[in-house]
Amino acid sequence: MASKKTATMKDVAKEAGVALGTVSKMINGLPVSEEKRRKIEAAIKSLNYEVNTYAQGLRAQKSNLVALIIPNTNNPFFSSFTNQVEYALYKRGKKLLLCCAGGIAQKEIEYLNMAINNKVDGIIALTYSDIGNYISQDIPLVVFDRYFENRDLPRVASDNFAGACLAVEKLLEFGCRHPVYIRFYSFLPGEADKRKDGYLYACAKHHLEPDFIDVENSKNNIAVMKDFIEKHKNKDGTLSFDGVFAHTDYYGYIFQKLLRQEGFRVPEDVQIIGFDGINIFGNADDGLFISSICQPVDALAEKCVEILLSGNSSLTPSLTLLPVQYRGGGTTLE
Amino acid sequence: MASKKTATMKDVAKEAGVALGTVSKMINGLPVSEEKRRKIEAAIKSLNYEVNTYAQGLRAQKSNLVALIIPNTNNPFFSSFTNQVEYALYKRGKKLLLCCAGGIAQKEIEYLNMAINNKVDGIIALTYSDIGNYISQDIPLVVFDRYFENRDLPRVASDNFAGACLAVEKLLEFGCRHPVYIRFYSFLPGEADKRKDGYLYACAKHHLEPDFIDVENSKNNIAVMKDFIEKHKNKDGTLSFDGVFAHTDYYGYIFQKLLRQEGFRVPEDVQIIGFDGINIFGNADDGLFISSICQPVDALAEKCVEILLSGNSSLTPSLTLLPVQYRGGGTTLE
DNA sequence: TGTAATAAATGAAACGTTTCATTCAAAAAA
DNA sequence: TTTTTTGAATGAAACGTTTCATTTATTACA
Repeated sequence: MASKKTATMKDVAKEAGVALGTVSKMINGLPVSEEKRRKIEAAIKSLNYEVNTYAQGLRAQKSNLVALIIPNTNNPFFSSFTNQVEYALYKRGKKLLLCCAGGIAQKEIEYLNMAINNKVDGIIALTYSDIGNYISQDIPLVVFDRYFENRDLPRVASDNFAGACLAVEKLLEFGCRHPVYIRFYSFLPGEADKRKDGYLYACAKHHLEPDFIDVENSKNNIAVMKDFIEKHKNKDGTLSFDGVFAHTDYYGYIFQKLLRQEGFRVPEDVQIIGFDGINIFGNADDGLFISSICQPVDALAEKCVEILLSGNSSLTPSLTLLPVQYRGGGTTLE
Repeated sequence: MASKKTATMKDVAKEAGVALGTVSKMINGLPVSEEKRRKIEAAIKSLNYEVNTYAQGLRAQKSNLVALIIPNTNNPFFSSFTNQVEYALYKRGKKLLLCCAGGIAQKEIEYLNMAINNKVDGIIALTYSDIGNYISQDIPLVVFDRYFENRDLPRVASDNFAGACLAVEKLLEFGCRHPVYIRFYSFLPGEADKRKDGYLYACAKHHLEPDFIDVENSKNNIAVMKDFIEKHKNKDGTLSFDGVFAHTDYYGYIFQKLLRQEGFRVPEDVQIIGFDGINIFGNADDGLFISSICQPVDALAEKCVEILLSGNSSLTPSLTLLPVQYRGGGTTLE
C-alpha cells in the first residue's frame, strides 16, 4: 500500500498552481480571486487535504481547545454541566479538554498548568481549592461559583440567594410550618454560600425559627441526620419539623431515604426541596429526582463559554447571576 | 509589564550553556551527563520553561490527546465511564478530548474526522450509528460494546450474557417464581444484545416461561409498562409476575416508580434487578439506585485505554469481555 | 497616455520541537 | 604510544502553518 502521508498546504498549492500563501488565505477566508478559489477548492478535494492543527497551533500559539476543570463527572450536576459546556463549545467550533481534578488542590493546579502548556483558548474552572494564585494573568478564565480573594476573575453562578428564598416560600405555600435547612459548610467562599443567607432571610421575613442540619464532605452525615431526626421526635412519634430545604439534591435524597427508613412519609409528613435540579438520564420527568430549585445548567454553561470566548472577559461584570426555578419532583405536595 | 513570552528550549540551552539537542534529549529521558543535566535542570527552573505541545505535535505528528466519542454525559453510566476514561488517561500522561455526539450519526462522523484532524493518539468510541465505514485504518480505535460488520476493530464490553443469567438466578434465589425481562431493542448489533440471550438461557435452564416488556428509545415506554402491569393483574389484584430483570437500571427505575404508583410494594411484591450498576454521586451506598448487575466501569475504561495505547491494538483479541457483579440496592429482598 | 491608487498573489521567514549525521572526548584494546 | 571502540554533544534540517514585506496586475484618475 502506498504511503498515506496526508497532503499539506504546499501540495495543494502545487496542485492548484498557486502560491502557498494564497491557499492559506483562502482557508482563512481572506479575499482570493474567484479563479484561484475554484482551483484551490478542486485541489483540496482531490488531495483530500485537511489542515494540520499542530502547525496552526505552533504558529498561532493557540489552539481551539478549552479546558474544563471540574471535580468529576459522576455527580449529576457536574456531568450535566460538562455536557452543556461541550455543546456550547461545539457550536463555536471549539473542543473540550476535560480535566477531572477530584477537587484535589494539587491536581487542580497540575491541570491548570497543563492547560496553559497546551495553549488552550481558555479555562472554565469549577474547583475546590484556592487556585487564585496559580492562574496566569494571560489566559482567559471563567470561574463557576467560586470566589478568589486575590484575583478578580469573571464569575458565573446561579442566583443562590433567590433560590433559597424560593425554596422556603414554596415549602410554606405547600403547608409547611417548620422548614429546616440542611446546611453545607465549605471553607471556600462562593456563591453557593448565599443559600444559607437566603434561608435566613426567608425565615426572618416569615417569622420562622431557623434550624440546621450541618453536613460536611468528609463526615458521617448519615449519623448526623439520624441524630437530628431522633432529637426532633415529639412524644407522640411525630416530627417537630415538616419541611426541609437541602443544600443540594444529594443531601435531600439521602435525608428522604432515611426518613422513609424510619417510617415517615415523604411528602405527607415531611416535604423536601433540594437544590440543583438533578435530572438523571436528562429525560424530562422520568429521571426526576426530588423536588428542587433548579440551576439553569444550560444557560450557566452557555454563559461561561460566552464570556470566556468574548475576548473581553476583563470588561465583563465580574459576577453574572442567572435565575433559578422551582420544579416539583415528588418530595413535595405540589 | 514586560512581555511574558514563554521560554523556549533554545533559551534553556543558551542559559545552561549546552546545545539545543541536549536539552531535548534530557527532556525526553535520553542519556545526558550528570553535569549537563544539573545545568539544564537549573536553567529550566530559572526560566520556568514548559515544553510547547504544538511544536511537539507538529514534529511528531501526534498529540497526547485521546478522543472519547460518547452520546452524552448525562446518563450516569456514560458519565461514570467518561470519568474513568479520563482517569486512565491521566495516569498515562494523556489528555481527554470529550466528544458528545448525542448518538447522532452525522455528529459521530464529524467528531471522528475532527479527532483524526487533530492527530489524536487514538479514539474510544461508544457510538450509536454504523460508523465502521468512516474509520481510518491508520488511527487506533477501540469500540465499547458495539460491533461493526465491515471493520474488525478491538472491542471491549461487559459479559452481558453471564450478567443476565446472574440476574435471573439472583431473582430466583431471592424467591421469585416469574421473572420477566424489560427488553430493549437496538438496531445496532452489540454485546448488550446478549442480555436477551442470557435471560432466555436462564429461563430455559430453570424451566421458566420467558415474558417481555418491550421498550424502545423513542417510544412511550411508560404506557407500555402500565399496559403490561394492567394485563398481568390477577383477579385478586395481585400480579402474575414477581420479578423483573431490566435491560438497564434506567428502565428498572422507571418501572419501580410505576409499580409503587399503582400501589405495589418493591421489593415485597415485585423484586427488580437492573443492569449497569448506576451509582449516582459515585458514593458507595448513599447513591445506590436499584439492585443491579454492575458493569465494572473502571476496569472497562482501563481496558479500553490500555488496548488503545498498547500500539498493537490489531493484535489484541478483537473482543474483551469483563466480568460483572450483582449488587443489592433496595429493590430486592437481599 | 501616463501616473497614482488599489487589490491580489507571492514566497521567505518564523513558530519550537525532534532527529540524525557529525564531531568530540574518553576509555579500552592493541 | 597508537588505534579502536564507545558514548555523549552538537546543531542544521524538517514538521505545516501564518504573516508580511514585495511584486504584480488591475482600475481610476488626470
